[in-house]
Amino acid sequence: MSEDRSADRPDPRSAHNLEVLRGCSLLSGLPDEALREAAALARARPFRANEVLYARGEVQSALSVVGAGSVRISSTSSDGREIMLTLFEPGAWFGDTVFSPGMPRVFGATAHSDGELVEVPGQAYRDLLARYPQAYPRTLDMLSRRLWSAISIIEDNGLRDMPGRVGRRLLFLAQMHEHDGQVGDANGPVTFKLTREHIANMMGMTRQGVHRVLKVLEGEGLIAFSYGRVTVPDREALRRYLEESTQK
Amino acid sequence: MSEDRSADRPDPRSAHNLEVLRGCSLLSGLPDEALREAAALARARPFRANEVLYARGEVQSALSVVGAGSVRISSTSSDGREIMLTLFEPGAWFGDTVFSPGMPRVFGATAHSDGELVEVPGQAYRDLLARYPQAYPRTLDMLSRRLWSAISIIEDNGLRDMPGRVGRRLLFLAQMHEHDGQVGDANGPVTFKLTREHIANMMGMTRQGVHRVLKVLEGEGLIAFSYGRVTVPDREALRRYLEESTQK
DNA sequence: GCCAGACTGTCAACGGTTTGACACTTACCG
DNA sequence: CGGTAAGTGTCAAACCGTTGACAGTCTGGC
Repeated sequence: MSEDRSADRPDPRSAHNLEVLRGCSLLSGLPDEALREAAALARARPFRANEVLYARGEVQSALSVVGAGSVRISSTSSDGREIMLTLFEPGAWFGDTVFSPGMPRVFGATAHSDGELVEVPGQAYRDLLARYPQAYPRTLDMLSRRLWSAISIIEDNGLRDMPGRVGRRLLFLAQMHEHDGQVGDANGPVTFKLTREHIANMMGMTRQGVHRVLKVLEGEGLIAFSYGRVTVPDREALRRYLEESTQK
Repeated sequence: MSEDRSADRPDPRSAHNLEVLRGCSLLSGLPDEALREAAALARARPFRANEVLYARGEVQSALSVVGAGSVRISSTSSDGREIMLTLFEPGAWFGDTVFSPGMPRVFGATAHSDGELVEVPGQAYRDLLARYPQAYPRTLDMLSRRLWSAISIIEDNGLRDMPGRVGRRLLFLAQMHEHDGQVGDANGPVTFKLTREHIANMMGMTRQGVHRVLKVLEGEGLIAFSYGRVTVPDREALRRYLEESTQK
């Protein structure tokens, strides 16, 4: 491995980082020159499936952008029960504690498949923002949307019955999937590699309970599922279904 | 009503607004001159108990700061079930959609008592931030902490049993109460005017269920309650209780 | 002070979810 | 290409919180 770093010739790894950072909605408010700086400061971090990337409670804060593969955001209780918040795919970012240095991470991150993270050190990222303040509004917007999502989940968990909750969460994942630039495809089918247990952990229910619910939704033609996989064939149909009917 | 506005003599109402805005943690990153501008642009809005301040789904966005009284943040489902997210007291702010103009509010706001809001129009607030960019980091921090809180609630709802959930939420309210400047009192008792039903709506349970849980917590000496009132006598004790024990 | 309305305690019956257990299927790795 | 670990379908029993109903209690406003 040859080390070739000159001030005016970009590091090839940095070029790759740049590629990834460019695909991240959080950073899209920064001008390209700023992204290039970020890429130079960033560090690529490959990972293998099931590797623990960050533990719940860690204080160190970096901004992580998923470059490849997928990452599970989850938290484990003292008695081993696990709750999963969401699944991030390429283009997504996490590590919101960059904005509140010193706060511990509420949820941990685990590799859901093989892949790679591109990480910008927290301080470097904050400095960069300070030097390109025009990026702030976009940053606030992204953060506020994430808050919006979290609150929606709270609402769903409190107001909807099990099929409603599962449906909503799947729809939500499908929308994120689209938004983070996986597809331009307007309303094509989306498949997730999630086991019944993963879904159970997302909803705070059991494997068996999820099974029953999935069968209901499948009966309505709203989803399909097979070994370790769930697919939403038509997001629009699912959305409509979830809007009608009182759903408890 | 005499109109007396000159450029160099502050409007008395504006002086009152300023007072309120100064007490708001979200705005504490802005220099005082900026706060004075904000106060001039702000509008005081008195309210009576149970008045609907904002409905779920509204798009118009302003930054609201509670000047007096308390405000319930909640959402109602089509079949009348209600879910309450939190209770805001003087010094607290809401209307996070200021940061994402065009997004509908997920939750509505209802007056929990008589009181008053001080509202800064969304555009004016955003313009102000742009002119005083040094306030951005603090703003991001506040927003990110709120996200942190929302995620904590999701975690609690998924991982903890009923007493655990209720306890955590009460502790959380008590901490906010302290933080928003009600008391400097390190660990004094805090009382909330919440009916069993309000609590039930926060937790997604029933009035009767809440009753049972409160009795358990009371038995442990962690809370006390009477007609329409719950009090946490010792936050530290409650926190310790919630940390030990596997809690489901 | 008094009264109407809001809030509360309590109980039995009901119902949906979990628990626990077991046999079966699928995917992955050597 | 076969073996093993992970994932899955299914069932009955147990559990826990809800439903529904009613009488009792508190409070604020007149």
